[in-house]
Amino acid sequence: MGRWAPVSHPEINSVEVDDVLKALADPTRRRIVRLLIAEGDRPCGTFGLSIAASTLSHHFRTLRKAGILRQYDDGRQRMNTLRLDELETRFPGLVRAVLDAD
Amino acid sequence: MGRWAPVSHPEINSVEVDDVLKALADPTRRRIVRLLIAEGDRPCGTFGLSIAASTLSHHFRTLRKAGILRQYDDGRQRMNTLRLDELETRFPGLVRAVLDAD
DNA sequence: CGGTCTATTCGACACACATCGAAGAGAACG
DNA sequence: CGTTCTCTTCGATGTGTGTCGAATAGACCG
Repeated sequence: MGRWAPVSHPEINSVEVDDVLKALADPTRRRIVRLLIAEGDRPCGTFGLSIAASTLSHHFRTLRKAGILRQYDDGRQRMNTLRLDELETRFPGLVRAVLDAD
Repeated sequence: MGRWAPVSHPEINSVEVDDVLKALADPTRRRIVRLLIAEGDRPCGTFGLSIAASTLSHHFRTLRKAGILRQYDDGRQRMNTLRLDELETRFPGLVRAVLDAD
């Protein structure tokens, strides 16, 4: 594992609300989060977004550095898992309120 | 009334969650919102922020255009009122969750 | 009326960000 | 081993943003 650059995930207690809000202020990233909630963990390439691969990669990095999801390598693909429980502990009600908002 | 540029406020139903999140993703603007909640309606100049007047003006415009507050003129000053009830109807729990978050 | 006070607009600046295409690195598969 | 597939990194580009100082325009006060 660790095919590409080794992914690092922030400690949940060091996650800043600024970063979470900025990450979720983008509609593409909210779509990613929604799809992960609705259909479970998925590799980056399975989101059906009409967007360049490099742009998609940028969005996943943003979500990862904001503490919103974790990534781990699985053969040729990179899997994504939401950190919903941790986020709920750190920022109660926030993710739910944002996703319910549109 | 209407001393300066006439202020316009978006209809609450046309307020976009993107704009609300981007507005609240700034710590200075969250301070403004918190102070309005804690101490009630205030003119722009009474927030005790160490920031240029022009920058402050920019933040109030951002909050107003995001549908977060209303402004009305009162003699030499411009008053600010939060649109909390409207926001609660449009985006239930959002403002509370954001302000509780840090 | 002239001065003061409040807030806005404007231009400038540095920085961040969403997007793309091209190039690259590793895993899988023939 | 060479090809293919997935994803990342890099550089470029246009757009947006937080910040400031200077200039401006009303409203009030003496």
